[in-house]
Amino acid sequence: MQTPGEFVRDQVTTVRETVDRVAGSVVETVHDAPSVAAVSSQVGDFIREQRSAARVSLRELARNAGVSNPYLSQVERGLRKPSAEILASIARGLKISAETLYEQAGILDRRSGNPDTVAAIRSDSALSERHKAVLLELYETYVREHLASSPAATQTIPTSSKESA
Amino acid sequence: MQTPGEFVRDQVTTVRETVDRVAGSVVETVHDAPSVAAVSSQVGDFIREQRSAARVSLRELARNAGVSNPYLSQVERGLRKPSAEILASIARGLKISAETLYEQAGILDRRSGNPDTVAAIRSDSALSERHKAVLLELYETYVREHLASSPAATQTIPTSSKESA
DNA sequence: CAACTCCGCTTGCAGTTGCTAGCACTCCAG
DNA sequence: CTGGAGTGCTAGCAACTGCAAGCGGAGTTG
Repeated sequence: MQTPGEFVRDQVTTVRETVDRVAGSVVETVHDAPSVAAVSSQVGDFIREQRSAARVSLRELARNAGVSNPYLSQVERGLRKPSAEILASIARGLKISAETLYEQAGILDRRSGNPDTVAAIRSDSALSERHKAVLLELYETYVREHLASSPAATQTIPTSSKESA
Repeated sequence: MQTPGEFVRDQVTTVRETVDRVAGSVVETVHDAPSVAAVSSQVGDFIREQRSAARVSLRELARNAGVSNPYLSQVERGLRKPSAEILASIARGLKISAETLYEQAGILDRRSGNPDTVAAIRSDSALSERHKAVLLELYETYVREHLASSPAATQTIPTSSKESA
């Protein structure tokens, strides 16, 4: 036979066990939703890569993008999930297209393009022949610059170039 | 009389000037963007129109989209500015593309030209993100010039597009 | 050495987003 | 008439976003 005090203590213990159990399942649920955190981290990592490639400090990029540098820091580390507007601002600061960051952030689907950019430009009926030539020249210039700046890419790109030729 | 090489070199110089000009105009375009409130109302109106056309109640769309109906109501009336994720959910409920709502919301620019060329440039691993952005801006400029310089071509391009499909 | 500038980050907070609970209204069946 | 189902909306609130103020550290200058 329990005293009223003992009964209440038992109940409180039972409540605590229930809370712990529920809290545990919540933790498990959080673990089941890593895709959101992974996406936040993905765009953050990507932004940091682009910033690093451009040899720009976090503060400078934040200034150029018109966002606060602490917030940019948090975004890069995946602690915050920026809005599309902020992503567009960061893209502008990085001088890259907003779509790129949207894709990394998972809010825009990546369209698979023609593996051969040269062929795509050549067959584009929305362009005059002169403009095609200009774009192709610029494209080749950029590809050469890319080769010069990242030798590791050397092994994949010439192969692609030969296939198109 | 210029040789083709000389012509192309001249064009590359012109291209660089164009790129600089385009980069400048991008900043101005941002300033010319419609106000946030107007954009919120625009996407809200658009959502209501699409919902009305589909003969779906607000609650049904909210259910299909997986958002709360009061919130959807507020979005439609321009009282709230939904995130890209919410827009994507609403688009799914409406069975339209998310890009459509992003465009109405002003977070995604409508692209001119051939989507295949755009996608090819975007996914080309031989280019840095910055160079991709430059090429895409230039491509857009040329497409617009192409449209402006031969309006008759406007009627042939979609036809050509159908033929290739 | 101190003072300064720059670096990336922490913390607290105001404003915003998206939700739940509930409201008033309309229509229809019993 | 009442009760139920559906409609779109109001109001309050928790969680989140993006910011400003400030920190500790590194490097430079006088």
